[in-house]
Amino acid sequence: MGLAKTEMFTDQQNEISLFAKVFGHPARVAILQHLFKINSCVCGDLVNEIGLAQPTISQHLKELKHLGLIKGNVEGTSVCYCIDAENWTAMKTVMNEFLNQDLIENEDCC
Amino acid sequence: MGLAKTEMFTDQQNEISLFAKVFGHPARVAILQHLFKINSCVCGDLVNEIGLAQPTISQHLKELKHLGLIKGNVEGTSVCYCIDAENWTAMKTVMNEFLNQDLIENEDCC
DNA sequence: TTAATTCATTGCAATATTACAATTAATATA
DNA sequence: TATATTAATTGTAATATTGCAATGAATTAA
Repeated sequence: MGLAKTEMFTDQQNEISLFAKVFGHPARVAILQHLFKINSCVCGDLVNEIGLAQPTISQHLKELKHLGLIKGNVEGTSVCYCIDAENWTAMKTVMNEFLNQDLIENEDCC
Repeated sequence: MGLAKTEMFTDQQNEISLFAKVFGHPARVAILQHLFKINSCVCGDLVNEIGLAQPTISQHLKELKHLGLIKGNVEGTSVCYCIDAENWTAMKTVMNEFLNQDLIENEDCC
């Protein structure tokens, strides 16, 4: 198969898994960390920065943009990228709610 | 290819992506949420709870166990599962550091 | 001992992901 | 206009993931 049966899960569960999936590749983690570090728009030096081929980086950027986590604006022949602050914050809320679930210590039940 | 070039990324970036990847399927999110909700060991009713076939659930459990996020103990013919609190906390630290990066508002640079 | 129960493992088919060469599209520069 | 630059798109090969039927392993119950 290779495709998840999303219809048997809640919207929240599917949303969490979609966000997590996009973080599930180190290149996309690296791209996001770089955008945070620079803290301004990056105009296309990501290929040198990351070390993968240009089409590969372009594809990862597309996935990040598709989920709304980054924005890309054309500037002449190059394209500038930056974090979409609003959507990043919204994503954080969803992920934190999942990650920070309370675990009442339970004497290691089993 | 289908395989990530992990050697070009930092250990931290690879670790983040491994944790994220395991959350990148709604069934694994649902399993973890159920373990948190029950807040004690679950002895094999996950197949009914989630709605996927038994071998499928077993496989997802294996991945969660492999990363250390859950523990499984044999009890007779059944197996009890619960969250591994210590490892979950360690994972949270790694993920929160990534997700909660500071973004200095930047007048939407581009 | 035999049958039932529970869960892991194996094997397989369908689909997804990753990476990149080649190409295209768009703009900028000589 | 012709060439260079930058990045997206297309096509393709290699590998990974998902899901389940069939089977196996271990324990329990009859």
